[in-house]
Amino acid sequence: MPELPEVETIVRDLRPALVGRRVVGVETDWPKYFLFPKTAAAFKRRVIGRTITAIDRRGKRIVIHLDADRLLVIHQKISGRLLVGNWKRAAAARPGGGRRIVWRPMSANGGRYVHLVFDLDDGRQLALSDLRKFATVLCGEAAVILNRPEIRTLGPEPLSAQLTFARFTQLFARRRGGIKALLMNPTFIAGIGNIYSDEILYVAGLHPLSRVERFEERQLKALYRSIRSVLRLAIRLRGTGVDAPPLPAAQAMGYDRVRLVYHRTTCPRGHPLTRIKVGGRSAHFCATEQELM
DNA sequence: TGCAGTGTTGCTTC
DNA sequence: CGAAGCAACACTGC
Repeated sequence: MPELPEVETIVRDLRPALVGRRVVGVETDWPKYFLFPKTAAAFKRRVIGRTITAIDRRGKRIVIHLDADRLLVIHQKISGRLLVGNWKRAAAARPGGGRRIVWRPMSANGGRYVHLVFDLDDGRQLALSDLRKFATVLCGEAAVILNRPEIRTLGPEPLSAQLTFARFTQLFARRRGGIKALLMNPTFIAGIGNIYSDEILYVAGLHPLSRVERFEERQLKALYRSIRSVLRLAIRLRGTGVDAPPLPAAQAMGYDRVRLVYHRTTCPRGHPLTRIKVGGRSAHFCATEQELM
């Protein structure tokens, strides 16, 4: 669920809590999280003992900089969320018999479904709550991590000053097909998923199935402007919490209050919204205001 | 009760 | 090269 604005919000929240902390332990009940290095033992060797020096983001991935020139990259995928607090390891009965490990929150706001825990030198923990267990984690030398295909092939950051309108236009060369699928393609532009592609296309006045090979300057300009305005507004409002587990009021996700079309039945002007499938996912749009090209 | 729906992205296929 | 379809999960809601 978390897209660029939600990940940016999490990064800004984590920064003051984590920078300067040393990782003193790593525990998981789901070793499949470790994409690189692949084994839990090798992963722990690279992380334990390292100090967190900075935190930023690339697309939807959280990038934690460690000393010794290492990067720890976490992709929360659909249901993952990083939380700071305290969890206690416990054994729980499995429905069919046997036992499994669970981490129980020791504070009131602690998350459920914790499957990965980093112990920190201040006694707190960084925990990954992840119901569907799709998240992935990488750690290694910075140059090696940045050269891995899943990072190297990412498209530009949509809010980067480097992404001028001229460069944005160049991205469409040799591209064809529906605009919504392209916006959600991380090798085209990083960080945009189902929610914000719907919101961006409504603001741009473009139908999700509009074919990009037919776009002219007017459509490209509208798209360029709406990508930046929608994502900037969503970051300012701390993203959206649609379909996400509830959080304390202090962490309210304000974009829900201004959401235009995603998971809604009428657009801001009162027209009924249409819901279709695009690439197996639900797209919401206003057939009156969004032009099909 | 069972099964469609939910969503990101890498991999496979065309 | 680029586009489209599917698998990886687990839980909710009809």
